[in-house]
Amino acid sequence: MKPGERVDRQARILEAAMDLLSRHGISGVNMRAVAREAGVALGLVNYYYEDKTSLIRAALKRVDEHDIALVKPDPASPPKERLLEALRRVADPELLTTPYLSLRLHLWALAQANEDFAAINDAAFERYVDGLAALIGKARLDLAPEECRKRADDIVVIQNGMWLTALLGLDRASTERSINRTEEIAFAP
Amino acid sequence: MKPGERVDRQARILEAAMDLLSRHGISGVNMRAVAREAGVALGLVNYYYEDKTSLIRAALKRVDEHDIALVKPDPASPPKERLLEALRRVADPELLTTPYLSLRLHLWALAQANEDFAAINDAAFERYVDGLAALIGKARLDLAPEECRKRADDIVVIQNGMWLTALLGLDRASTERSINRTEEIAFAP
DNA sequence: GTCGAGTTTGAACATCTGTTCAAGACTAGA
DNA sequence: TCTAGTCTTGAACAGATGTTCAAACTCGAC
Repeated sequence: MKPGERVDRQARILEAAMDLLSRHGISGVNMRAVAREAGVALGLVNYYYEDKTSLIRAALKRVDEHDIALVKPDPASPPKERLLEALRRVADPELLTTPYLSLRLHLWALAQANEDFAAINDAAFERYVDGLAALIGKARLDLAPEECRKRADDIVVIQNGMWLTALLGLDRASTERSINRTEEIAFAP
Repeated sequence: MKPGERVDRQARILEAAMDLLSRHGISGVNMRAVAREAGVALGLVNYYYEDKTSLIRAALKRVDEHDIALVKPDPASPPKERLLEALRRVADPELLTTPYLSLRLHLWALAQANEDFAAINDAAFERYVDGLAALIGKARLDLAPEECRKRADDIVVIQNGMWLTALLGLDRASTERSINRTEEIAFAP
């Protein structure tokens, strides 16, 4: 059997769930809809994911890992470029898409209602800010760690704002100005 | 009958729905839970609100009106103070509470999944940015309207970021720095 | 008191949802 | 080919959910 022809149904189920969550919110994610979207039978969803919560948790973890990867860029390039790249990547049109942002928003809302999800989310957020602070530290050896952390905090506020406002139709020019603001914070004397 | 003793059950139902939405998300808002929380019988919820969607819509509208009121402050005070006040009020500990922010987040997520809600939300967002741009215009007669609008756009990004990040435990000092940033944008030469 | 309009109740109904499970299909090794 | 283990199916079940509605209640006007 040729590779690629064989379908990984577990992955298809997860993608179907993420797609439904992004498009219709949590009320649109039910086992039957997921199965239909993934093209499998109802029972298979519960075969791969113990229950609905595990399925959502898997989606949340995948998105969190994706976010954290943003602040762990190519370790080959010099520190300043790495930081710049990380700051710019947040507004990459590939990432700043409505489906992705919408998915993030729904997962964030779920974390508000479920402390189990909240814990996962909080940990990922911590790792993100830590990663950003570390990037700043490497690029700006003159700054104390607390100052790096402070700047990372400030940058994250703007990034979250960009990201959230993008869902309401933030224009590209405004995005660019916000990116510049994060760069100014990172590279301020 | 003493005023205040008589309960406005319609209002109590709406408040119960908003409370549940804030705490447990949309899955926690069902007619029975709303009735229980409001202390009324199940049927009464459908008596005052045609269906569940109308109930959520009413909650969304109330929150939107509340937000827009932030950029329509006391018209008695001078323009610069009015603007400052509006910029600071966003981070007022009375407003920046977890229940309120959580409610906003859930409503935003719902707007992503339902184009009817999205339209209401978009209109409110437009009105908010317009209001902010108008406040800047009154405080800064030297700026062209387009420049005011641009600055309002930039400020809104930071405000949304503050607001969203506050849900993840943004500390007060970081909030203050973000507020200062919005003031710098508004009053920049 | 009686009437009537407005309000309030909770049982009933149809539908939807998460989960279980027995049965079948598929696959690789013997 | 046979077998054992894994994967896949969809019917079935129990419980939840939105909505309807007939009956009961409230209270001011007459």
